[in-house]
Amino acid sequence: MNRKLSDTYRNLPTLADVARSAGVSTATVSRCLNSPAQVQQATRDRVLEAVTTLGYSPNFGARALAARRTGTIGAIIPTMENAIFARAIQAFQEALHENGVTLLVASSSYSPENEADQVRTLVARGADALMLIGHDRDPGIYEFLERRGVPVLVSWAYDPTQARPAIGFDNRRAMSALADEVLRLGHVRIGMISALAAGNDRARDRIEGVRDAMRAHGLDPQSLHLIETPYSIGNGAEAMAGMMAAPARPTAVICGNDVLAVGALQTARQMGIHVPREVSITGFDDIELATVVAPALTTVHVPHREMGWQAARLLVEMLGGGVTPPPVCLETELCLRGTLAAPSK
Amino acid sequence: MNRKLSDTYRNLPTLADVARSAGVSTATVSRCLNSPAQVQQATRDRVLEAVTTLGYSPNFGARALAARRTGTIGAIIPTMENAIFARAIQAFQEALHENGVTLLVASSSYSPENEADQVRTLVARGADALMLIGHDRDPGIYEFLERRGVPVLVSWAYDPTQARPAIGFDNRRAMSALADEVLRLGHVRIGMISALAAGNDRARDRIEGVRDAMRAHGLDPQSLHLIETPYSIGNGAEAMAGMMAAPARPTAVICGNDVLAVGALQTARQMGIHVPREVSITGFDDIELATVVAPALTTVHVPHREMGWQAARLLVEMLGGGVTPPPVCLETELCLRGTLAAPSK
DNA sequence: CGAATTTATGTAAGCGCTTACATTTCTCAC
DNA sequence: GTGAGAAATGTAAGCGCTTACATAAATTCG
Repeated sequence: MNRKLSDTYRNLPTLADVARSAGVSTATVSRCLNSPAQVQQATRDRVLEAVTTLGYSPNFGARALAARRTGTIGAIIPTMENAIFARAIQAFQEALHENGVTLLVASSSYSPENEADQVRTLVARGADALMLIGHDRDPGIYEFLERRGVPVLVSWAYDPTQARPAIGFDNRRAMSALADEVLRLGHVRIGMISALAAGNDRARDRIEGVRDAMRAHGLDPQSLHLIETPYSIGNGAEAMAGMMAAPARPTAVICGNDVLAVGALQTARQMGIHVPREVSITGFDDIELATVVAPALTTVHVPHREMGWQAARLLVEMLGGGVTPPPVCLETELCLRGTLAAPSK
Repeated sequence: MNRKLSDTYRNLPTLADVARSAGVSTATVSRCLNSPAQVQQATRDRVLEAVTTLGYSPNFGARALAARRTGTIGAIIPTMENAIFARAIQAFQEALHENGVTLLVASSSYSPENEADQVRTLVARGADALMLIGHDRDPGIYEFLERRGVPVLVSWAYDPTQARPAIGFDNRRAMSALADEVLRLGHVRIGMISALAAGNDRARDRIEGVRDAMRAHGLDPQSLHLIETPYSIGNGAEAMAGMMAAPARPTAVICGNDVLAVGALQTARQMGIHVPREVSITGFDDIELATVVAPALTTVHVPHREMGWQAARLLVEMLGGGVTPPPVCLETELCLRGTLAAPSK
């Protein structure tokens, strides 16, 4: 009972300490913690008591090394400042926690190089699996993950031509449905304010969705007045200003997301252009902002929380069973609100 | 050259493989990776080449076990769905990444039990340090972290009476300054819609701030008509409805945060009560929402990004030097906008 | 030029846990 | 009571890396 002080000073108890204190082997202690059913009730009680008394908690590094997994999943999103990602990540994290998994997060700031870097970082930090946004990235990244045996789940996109596990919605079809609603009201001169399409398959799909609808209504898809701009209210406002300064103003401006649409709305108000009488504006995502502005934004509701929640479920499944689930497609819903009306002839 | 297939199949290269391939010891390889200056240029080049050729990347568990740290910091926030936290966490993560640290996130959903649970989880997942919101929590949590040698940084609160490292702002003083502005305009019947104060020192401080200002203006702080409600636009709206139904309506409603204020604003519009002529409304935080609504919200600007960024800086410093920095107080700023005016007599 | 330093590299002992396999202890049918 | 098989527990070999310490090589200086 008189060991060197340094044996105990700021030295957390180890499995061996617990084993000694409970009078069992380290293997038994380990089993008590990881698969209690394998241990007899009486022994288990004794061990767990020792655990409590000593204030033992397993060393993470040792456990990860021996078990060859960390119980950690990484997510890389463009930015948390975008409410749609924040919302989904929140649900994702909650669902992971319920399954005893911890979330490692990183952001790409919409930069592919940045994202590639983060993939490497998270894998180096022991992520057992990864959740990424969209399919569109350097194939080398998928090869890298494959080689390291790290499963990936893509979210925010549903593309039946891509075989890898994914959970998302059909951006193209959803946007097409919204555009169809706009065109059906009789709009002919259409503007679109989109997020930057480079390296962003969701943005591209939404643009194509609008063009699909135009074709279906006998309009030339080339006539779409398209402006791409980074994600922010200010940029949406600026793009709208440019669009309204053009000689033949569009009577409907379809925006790639709600944030850009709110910017467009601000510009319209500022320029004294009445919405929706003089110009209709639509968004995409259905974030809180959409219902707070006046008039409320016509948009497409995306089940962000559901997506986050299911992403966690799928990932845990993939990790547990080593299975590769097929892509999942969630439904979106049109939200017809105040900013859309027929053009005044 | 004819080992068992299983020797290499889905077996990632190890330090030893690199060492062999470069003709050096494992120690040298390790040094090349962790403190390259200690290794001669020529050797280093040879080793790094081997690293690239083999596609080596260190095993996380082994590294964590041997080095006794993970290069990971945990953050526990109420919820990412709150834009103020999303914004700060984004900055926090970016700053951590620049310092080679990865972020582990968890959320408490404003529940103390939940938070305590998450603290244990993140520590068990190898967080080298923790960032928490507010000082107010079971002392046992601080003891636990102390015992395990995990440094903590509190943010969102500045309270000189608390010695532990913190970065935040003086919620009480900031709210008092805003309330002072309101009272100076001549308002006498004051309402307040606050977030739930239990277990939330920020909310309590803001309430006290309003009372401070009332005292300073010779009003009875007891006359404050206070309603507490969970964080959401809908709850803000509901609380406002209750407040406006009272016999002697307040002429100014001070809200604990912008989200509640936006809800209040919606109710006012819906009830046909003109803002600010019939009732003034103020918020706190200055999130995007505040400038999007009409009229724009009078509020207090909180440097969320700055706070996240500095929190990362401090934490990295604490981890590196083993130092315990003193609490840091950031400045907030009054944003006087359309929702505040003198009461109509 | 050789001793004293300094610098570069190697050796090997852990870090604390999991788990395959070995051993012991029960159960229970006959 | 016995032996076969199941259940509980123990033994000990790693997992892949870092780092204190030992050694060897290069440099400095009287």
